[in-house]
Amino acid sequence: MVAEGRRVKKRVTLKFLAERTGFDISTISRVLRDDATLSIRPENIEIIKRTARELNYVPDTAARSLRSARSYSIGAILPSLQNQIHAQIVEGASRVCRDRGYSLIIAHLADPTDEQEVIADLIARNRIEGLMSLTFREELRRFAGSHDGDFPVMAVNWWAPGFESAVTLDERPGARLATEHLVDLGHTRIAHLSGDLNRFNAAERFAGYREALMLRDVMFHEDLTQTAGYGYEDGARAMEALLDRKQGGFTAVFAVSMLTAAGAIGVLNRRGIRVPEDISVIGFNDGMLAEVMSPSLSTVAYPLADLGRAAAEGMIALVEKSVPQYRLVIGGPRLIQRGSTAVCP
Amino acid sequence: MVAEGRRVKKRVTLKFLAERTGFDISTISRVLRDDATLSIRPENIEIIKRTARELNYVPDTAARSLRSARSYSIGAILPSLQNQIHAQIVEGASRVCRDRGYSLIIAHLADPTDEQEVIADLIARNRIEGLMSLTFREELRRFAGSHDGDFPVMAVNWWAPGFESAVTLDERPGARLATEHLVDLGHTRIAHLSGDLNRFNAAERFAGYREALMLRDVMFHEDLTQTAGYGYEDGARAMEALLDRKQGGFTAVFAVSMLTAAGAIGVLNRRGIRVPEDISVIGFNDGMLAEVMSPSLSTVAYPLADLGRAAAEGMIALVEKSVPQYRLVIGGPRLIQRGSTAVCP
DNA sequence: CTGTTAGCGCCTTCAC
DNA sequence: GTGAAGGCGCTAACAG
Repeated sequence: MVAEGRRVKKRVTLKFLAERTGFDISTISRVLRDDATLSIRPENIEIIKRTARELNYVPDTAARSLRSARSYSIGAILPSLQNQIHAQIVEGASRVCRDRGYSLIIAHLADPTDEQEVIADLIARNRIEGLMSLTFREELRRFAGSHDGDFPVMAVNWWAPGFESAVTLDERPGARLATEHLVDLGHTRIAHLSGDLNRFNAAERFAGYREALMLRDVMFHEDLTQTAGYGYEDGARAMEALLDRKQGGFTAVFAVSMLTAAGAIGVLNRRGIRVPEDISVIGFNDGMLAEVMSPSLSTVAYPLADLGRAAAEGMIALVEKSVPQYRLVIGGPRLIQRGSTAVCP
Repeated sequence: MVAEGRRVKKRVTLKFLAERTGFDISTISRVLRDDATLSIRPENIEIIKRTARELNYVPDTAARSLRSARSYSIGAILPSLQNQIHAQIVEGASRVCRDRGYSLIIAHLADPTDEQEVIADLIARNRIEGLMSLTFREELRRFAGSHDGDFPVMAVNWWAPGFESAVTLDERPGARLATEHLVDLGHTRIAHLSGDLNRFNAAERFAGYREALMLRDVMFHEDLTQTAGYGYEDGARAMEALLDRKQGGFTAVFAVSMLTAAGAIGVLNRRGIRVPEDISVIGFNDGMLAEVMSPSLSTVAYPLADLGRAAAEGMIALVEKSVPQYRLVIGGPRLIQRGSTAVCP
């Protein structure tokens, strides 16, 4: 009595189209998928395609998935959607997925407790065909090898040895741009709040910072660098540490991320040190926050949505086996000068 | 020669379990789903469940979907992931979906061009079983009636007539809390930057504002209200307008959203009007931005992740037909006093 | 040029 | 107590 499932109304299936057009169900399937190996007279193609359109036929995803052993979905993991940098990347990726007929399944793994399990489960259930990760995690290596040995894993916005497929920013020029901007403003004592220098992004940004100093004949001072991290709190803590150590010893700061810069500025504000009058601050990567803070934050902006788009394109290529691996570097950093940088006092 | 699909390695299927245990595939299916109508001796249940666990059996989503005409996914649409308020809600929802075995498919419809099409497509392909929308859109009404007449649509964080299922905040007490906070600080000329008063959220927040004034015997001045909107720019524009009209006529502002407040503060900062010394500002809903701006923003915080969780729970209930409609109001606003509010000068 | 056949993995009805 | 059979909608061999 109770209807099983929720599909009460007729769905337009291949079978239905077959009844209507008189062709065989498989013929229709092939026509609709533009199967090249099929030869059929053009007029009939026309007929079939037209009725399909008229009846609003759309292939059932589950059936197609079952048959082709594919899910047409890809997964993305990230620590938190609240990070606007990540949100921009995800938006780009999600757009491409939609356009290409894939679903993007997002898992934020704030709680690292169960991530292994969660991801493994997604893979095992055949729910995702590939995984994009927006941050490095040691465990990713395991998945890269699971599921018939070549489950595609893509590093997005980072890189580490052993990860064949990655879409990254060309970070060094951006870091150089930021640093040179400070030099151009007359600063010579420029501090750097970095990330973990053993890892790719932080190392690149640090390298860019050093290169800029070198190119401009500005002395590099080891003691003007401070390991921070990418979060707001990281920036605040590092700034505290730096100030306690070197109060008055620098007039500008290049922070490894937008949030790091925001944290640093927060501390400066609280300590009554004026930004940018006393100390200039610039961040790396741009988001709404930079515009909205006060003072607004000068940054180096990359096309992050493009990064996300490229990542998704790459992932789809991997999944469809049209490439064995995918590596792309996105350039095009632009300096965005706002209220947090000014000429050296 | 080319492997069809990517499933080369054996997958653990019911059939495989059947071979291993000697039971029939259907028996196993029933045991694993705890089918009550099945009678089987307990020891055998044990055997079957154990081998399933050992071999790491997990049902194939596509097959199950095809058979049951369900996709075990639900959709969520929102204007942009970059809005931290929305991000918090989505995080809560995504968590629940994962735990309950559903996939959450997120579509941000920044470009309103194709939203109809996108959503219709998701539904037609049988990819989502229900839709949560984080903002009101007239078109939603169409979908609520599509797909055999009862495609579940849920309003999340808003409400409008005709939407049976909705999870909303109990907004009035929060708005009252914010306004009373300003009154407590001695303010009597309190402006309000509102949203579109024809719609639920803005109207509720406005009502809370008026209630608070009334309760505290503070005069309501029509000309201290200004329609703004929920974005940063909206707040900035409205603040400009208000200042141009009433410079000096108010000492505090209750803004309809966090971003609205941020925009307002931006303008005040630029005009050299000190926050909170000259004018206090408080927002509605809390996010990282509030903490990170300067001055940091006093707000009224709701458990937004809970809102998202409840929405997902409700959606799942709708989808599984365990309820015909779902309506929940989330309370518990807390005043978070930060740096943008101070005693009346 | 087109149709027939044989499943993909699972669930459900019915039969033993 | 358990097994057999049929089919969800689609695709890909292989036949004509």
